[in-house]
Amino acid sequence: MLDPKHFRQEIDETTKQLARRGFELDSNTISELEERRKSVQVKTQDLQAERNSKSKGIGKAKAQGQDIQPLLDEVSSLGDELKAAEVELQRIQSELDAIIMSVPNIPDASVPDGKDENDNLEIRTWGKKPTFDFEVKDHVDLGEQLGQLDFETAVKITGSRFAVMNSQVARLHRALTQFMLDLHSQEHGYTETYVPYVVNADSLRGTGQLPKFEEDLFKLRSEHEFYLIPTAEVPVTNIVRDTIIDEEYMPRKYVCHTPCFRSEAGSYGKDTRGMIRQHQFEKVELVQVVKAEDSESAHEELTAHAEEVLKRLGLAYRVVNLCTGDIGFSANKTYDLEVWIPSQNTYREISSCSNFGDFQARRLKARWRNPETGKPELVHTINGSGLAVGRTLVAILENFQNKDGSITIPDVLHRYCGFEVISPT
RNA sequence: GGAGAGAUGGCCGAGUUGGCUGAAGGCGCUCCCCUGCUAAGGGAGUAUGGGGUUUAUAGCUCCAUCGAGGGUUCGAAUCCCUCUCUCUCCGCCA
Repeated sequence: MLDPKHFRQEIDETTKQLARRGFELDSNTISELEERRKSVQVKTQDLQAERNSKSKGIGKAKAQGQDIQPLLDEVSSLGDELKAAEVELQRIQSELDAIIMSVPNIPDASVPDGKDENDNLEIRTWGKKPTFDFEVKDHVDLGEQLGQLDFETAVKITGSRFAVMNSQVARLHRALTQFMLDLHSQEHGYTETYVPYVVNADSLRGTGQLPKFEEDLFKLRSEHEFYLIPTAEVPVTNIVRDTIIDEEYMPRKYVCHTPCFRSEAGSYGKDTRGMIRQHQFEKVELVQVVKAEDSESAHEELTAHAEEVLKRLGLAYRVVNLCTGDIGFSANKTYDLEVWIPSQNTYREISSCSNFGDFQARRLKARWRNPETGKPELVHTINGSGLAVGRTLVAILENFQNKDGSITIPDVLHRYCGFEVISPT
């Protein structure tokens, strides 16, 4: 949610900024509603003030044993008028809220203009793409040949876009999460945290998935309005919802491993083969809650922490600065980490590191107390995958495949896996 | 799942025959005074969000908030309804 000031004093500038990302702000409707909100709110509050003072007068008169009937007559007409004004104000306010809640964040000045992913800006690359003196297989063929990756059984159990892993591949998958959690908690200063995988609607509104993107979520059929989490970002960021954090506890840095559930509505034709796009996948998420002045550097830092995982695994990757047309709804800037996928001869997203500024914090009412002013100030939130575990598994299988179909495991994982090579079972 | 009790400011804790109570008192915290040091003492301040005015995140002023939402009333922390959560006991259970 943007600062309401953007819609009052700076509506033209805001419209222009949002146009950069292809969002058309209905500034006329907003301005009109604002005008009406203002006059009705003033009227409502005046009436409330009048009622309050008269009611106090009645109380006093009664205490002194005076006849209060004339006073009562005086106030009787007030009630209906006030009620009407309150209802009207609420109607305008909720109409305004509905519009404002669906307005995306304003892109940072450093975000390149563009329409879609083709306009994203490559910032840097790392590592050497592997070369093969044999025909490379993709992870689906590799996994099936190893007898350890089984999509058909997953279809039977549930349906498409799920996977069954066995033996060494399953253990590698577990080892990856352990490695990532250890790296971030032991070396990068994040607090490991465990959170619910089922969240309420308030939490999803706080981080921006609702009200606009409900169709991407799995909603539970229960008496409560519950959803499966699409990312750990939701429960972890909501830790600070409705709180005022003492300065000594800033910044907050969390690392959290969770499964993620996405309905993938609207992406039916995309990545239907293999583990790239699943309804259920594991992710290790990094979340930072920082002061406004620190958010830019924290965003760079968090991105570097995610990159470190790829470096230690020896996977070639690149960092791209998403263009205005490709950044997410709540973000003001996003770096995607894209890992080299040999079978596709291209880089594929494996992490998305975003700075949300105060956009989420305003929805979350997440603040910290500035001792200089004594006043609460909105925090800035930053998060990124560190990394998507399923896609990391894909990258390892494909990049470190050998001619005989075995997989060489990166050194850093040996102590987590207990083996150095995956061989057919 | 059954029975009962409860939810008030940073914390503890008054307030339930509705009326200067946005909220006593205490603790904590901040500032000031006093004080050879220490200890003690005296005074002042100490919620959040929003609106109007304003160059202003200054000041002034108004509104809302006593778990959440709704209702009764001139007036609700106090009365009524719904929901949520917490605690105790019983049952069940990883």
